[in-house]
Amino acid sequence: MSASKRDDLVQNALKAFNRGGYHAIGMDKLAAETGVSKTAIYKHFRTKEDLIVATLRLRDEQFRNWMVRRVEALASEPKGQLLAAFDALAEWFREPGFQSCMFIKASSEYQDRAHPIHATAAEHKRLLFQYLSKLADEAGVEDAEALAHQLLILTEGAIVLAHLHDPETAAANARAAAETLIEQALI
Amino acid sequence: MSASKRDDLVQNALKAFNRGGYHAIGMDKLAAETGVSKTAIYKHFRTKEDLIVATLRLRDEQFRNWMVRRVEALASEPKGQLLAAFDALAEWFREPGFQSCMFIKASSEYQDRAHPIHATAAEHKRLLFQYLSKLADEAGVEDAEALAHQLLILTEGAIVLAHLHDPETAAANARAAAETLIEQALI
DNA sequence: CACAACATTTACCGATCGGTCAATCTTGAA
DNA sequence: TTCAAGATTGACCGATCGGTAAATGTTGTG
Repeated sequence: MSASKRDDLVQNALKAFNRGGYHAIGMDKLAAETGVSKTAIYKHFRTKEDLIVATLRLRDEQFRNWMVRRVEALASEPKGQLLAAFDALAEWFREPGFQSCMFIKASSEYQDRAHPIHATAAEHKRLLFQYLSKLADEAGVEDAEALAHQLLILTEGAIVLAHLHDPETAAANARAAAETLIEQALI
Repeated sequence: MSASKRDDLVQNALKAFNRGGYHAIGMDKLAAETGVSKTAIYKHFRTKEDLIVATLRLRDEQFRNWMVRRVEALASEPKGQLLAAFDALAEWFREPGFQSCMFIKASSEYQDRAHPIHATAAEHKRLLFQYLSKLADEAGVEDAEALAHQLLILTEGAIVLAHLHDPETAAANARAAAETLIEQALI
C-alpha cells in the first residue's frame, strides 16, 4: 500500500469514527467505508486501537494547523488572536456535520488515563493549551498560563454544549466570557 | 422484582456504565455485575438503551440534589452560592473513582440529537442551566441567563479537563474564571 | 398441602465483534 | 516472458453482542 493510500485510509477512518463513534464502528464496517479490506488494514495497523491512535494524530495535526491559520487570518495582534480563537471555534461549530470533538469522545470511550487513546487525546489538549499560553504571553498577560487554562476550559465547555444544546449559543457565550477574562487578565 | 430491587439494579448498572462505558459493557457483564439475570433485567427494561436512560435519570436526580445541598451548605447568599457551585465541583472531582460526567460520555457515544439517550443528557444540562440561572437572578445579575450560560460552559470545560488533565488544576481555574465573570456581571 | 401466579435461571438465537489465514491477484525485475 | 515478492481478497476463527424461550424456583392464597 502506498503512503498516499495509507493516508486515505486514515482520513476515511477518521470520518467513519467521527460519524459513528469508536466502539460503534466495527472493523468490517470500517473496511466497507474506507474501501480497504480488513486484511489490508491489519497489514499497517496491528490493532483497531492503533488505527484509532493514528486517526487522532492526523486530526490533531489538521485541527491545530487549521486553528492557527484561522486565528492568524482573523487577527494580527496577540490579544485579538486570543479572542479570534473563539471566532474560529464558532466557524468550526457551523461546519455541516459538526459532531463534537474527536478527542473528547475518545476520552469518553477510553477512560483509563493509561490507555494510549486517552493519552493521545490528552496530548492534543495539552498542545492547544500551549498555543493559548503562547498567545497570552505575547499579549503581555502576566500569568499567561492561568489565562490559557481558563480559555481552554471555555473552549472545551463550548464544544460540549455546542453538541448537547446549541452551537451558536455556546460559541457566542464562550466568546463573551473569553472577552471578559482576557480584559481582566490585562489590567 | 420489588421496587427496591429494581432501584438496586439501576444503581448498580449506573456504576458499571460509569466504570466501563455504555457500548463497552455488554448485557452479560451487566447481569454479572448487578447480580440480576439478563432475563430479569429485560422484564423491566425493553432494551439496553431503555436501561441506560433509566440510569441517566437516576444520576440526574442524585447529582442535582447533591449539588443543591452542597451549594446551600457552602454559602447562604445567592452570589456566594454561584461560586460555591465550583467548590462543589472540586469536591466531586476529588471523589475516588471520578470518571468524568455520565452525560457527556453518553452524548459522546450516542451522538444523534434525536436519540433518547442524547436527549436525556441534554435535558440534564438544561436543568443545571436553569439552576445556575435562578441563582444568578437571585444574586441580582441583570442578564442572568447570559451569566448562567457562561458558568455552565466553565462547568463542562472543567469536567472535561479534570478527566483529561488534572482535577485540581481544572477546578481551581474554573473557579477563578467564574469569580471574574460573576464580578463583572454584577457591575 | 395444593396450586396458580409470578420471578428467575439456563441455554440458546442469529449477528457482529476484533483478528487471522490460505489462496489469489498484481507488479516489476531478469 | 517468466516468476518471485508483495498486496489484496473472501472465508473463517472463537468470543461476545443484544435479546428470547422453555424450564425451574419461589411464594402467597385457598
